[in-house]
Amino acid sequence: MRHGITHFKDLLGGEGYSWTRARSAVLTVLSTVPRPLRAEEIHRALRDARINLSSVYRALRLFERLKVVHRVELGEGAARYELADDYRDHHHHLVCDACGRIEDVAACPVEAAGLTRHIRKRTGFAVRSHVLELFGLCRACRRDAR
Amino acid sequence: MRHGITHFKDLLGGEGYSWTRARSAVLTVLSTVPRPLRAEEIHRALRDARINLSSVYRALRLFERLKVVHRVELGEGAARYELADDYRDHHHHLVCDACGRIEDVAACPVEAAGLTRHIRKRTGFAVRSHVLELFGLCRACRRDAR
DNA sequence: TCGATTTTGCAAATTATTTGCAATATCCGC
DNA sequence: GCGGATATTGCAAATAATTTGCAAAATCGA
Repeated sequence: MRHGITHFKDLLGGEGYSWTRARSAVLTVLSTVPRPLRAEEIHRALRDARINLSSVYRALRLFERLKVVHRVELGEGAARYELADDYRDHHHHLVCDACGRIEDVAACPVEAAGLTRHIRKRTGFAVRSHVLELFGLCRACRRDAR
Repeated sequence: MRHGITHFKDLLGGEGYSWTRARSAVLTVLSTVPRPLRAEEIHRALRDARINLSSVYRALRLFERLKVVHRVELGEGAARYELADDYRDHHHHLVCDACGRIEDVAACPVEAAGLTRHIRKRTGFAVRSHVLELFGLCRACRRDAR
């Protein structure tokens, strides 16, 4: 698992991209906050740095292309972004229907069930990646509901 | 597994909603085409019926609330809609990165791996539903790529 | 440090989706 | 089947997230 801002700088340089204030700032936020953030939230976290929201979107788009960042869609209208699997452990999300809190789960049933192989054998489809989001009630909201 | 347009009519009536041309038309399309469709595609399929795109969106939103329809987000910018699990077998999607084709898979690793129970025990989070989309190359595109 | 090249900020454009409102369809009791 | 109370539609305009054009500013490599 690679990490550290320096690594990202080298990565961008190696791909012919500049290491800019905006890109560095966005990566710092994403490396710091351990949950998927909306562009708007990243922008807000960066208010002191005076980075334009467009630049945040541009940085995120670039990082997605470079597989540094992974886009998460939870049906909220806006997308969320987090560091890609290469920079964090592979994980999925538990999204609470009541309070909106997002927790990570390390358990991956796609791997556990050998689904990729099964599908390849049955249908010829070669699975390269997957998205799994789990919705329900977190412990706290379950308690409140009683 | 319930089905048939008549069932939907009764369901809407039972909930105090009218059975209208637009709603019936949208449900007919969704019952006919076996893959998740965008609002735009449903609208196009209905061009002869002269149903407004807004009405398609309104119908979809209502059906989602009534759990007749399920929204699918594949990171394409526009959402897709298909009949909900209660009206089709539970399934997931194989989305081809190359041609965009969407196939269904019946295998569900969340069930197979007993993930819901595992999570409940470990974290207290009660999983109520999940979204799993698989991306990769379909057999045809894999062949072409060689 | 300097010029070539990239990137940013800002404002305007785009795209999917939602909404206000008058006109129309549906439903229900007669 | 009819008539009116109520729900729904069409249309145009509004939103909200995201993208883009362009001139100004930052970055990079020599």
